[in-house]
Amino acid sequence: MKISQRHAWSLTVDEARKIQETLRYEVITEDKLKQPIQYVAGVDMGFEADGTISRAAVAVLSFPDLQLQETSLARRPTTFPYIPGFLSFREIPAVLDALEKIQTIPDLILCDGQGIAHPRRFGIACHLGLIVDIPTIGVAKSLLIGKYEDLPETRGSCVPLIDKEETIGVVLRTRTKVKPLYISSGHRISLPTAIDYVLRCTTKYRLPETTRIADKLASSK
DNA sequence: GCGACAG
DNA sequence: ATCTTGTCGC
Repeated sequence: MKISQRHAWSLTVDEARKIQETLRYEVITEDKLKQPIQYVAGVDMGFEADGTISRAAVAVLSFPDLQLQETSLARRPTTFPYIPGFLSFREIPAVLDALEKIQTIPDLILCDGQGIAHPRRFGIACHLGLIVDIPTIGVAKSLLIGKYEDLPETRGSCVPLIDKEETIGVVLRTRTKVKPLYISSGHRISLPTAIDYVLRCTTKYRLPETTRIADKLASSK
């Protein structure tokens, strides 16, 4: 797929913060999805040589049957350090390389990391969604910000994730008695709809099939 | 100033 | 993220 860059990637942390403060107002948290959803993609990262090389993997699955349709892998030098709150500036360049090679344009992308559940409401899922103009969901394995109450241990239960009186996402149990995931809107999707798709992409494991497969590609080779 | 801190 | 074997629990 074709991708039009929106800004440079060799940035200082201050410049990155300004970009977040600017682009955050373009994020849409209402449902603007193509109907029906035919393809769902998962994105994941891996690193080599002490983190100096970034590896991005994309897995496109058919929906709702979740059959593997296409995969893509890209490598490039890492140019931005890992700083909590600025993950997208480290990972997105390689992700765009991998997405450019994809033939099957996904209707929805599940990202590894937060959506608006972010200090400036602009996590990696929002950033990627804006750049490629495809609906995205933030699916994180751990907490960045926010507070929440304990949730039931059965699959499907969830509680709101709150920051400064605002609901920024949910903590969702995708598998009974297993550590929950942190879900938030990325771009062009509402929270209830995001929860629905995450559950529909999750079968017998904690992680959605999309990210599980991308995960394998990114870490195996 | 002191902790917390996606991957 | 990554370095790494066996082991505990459902």
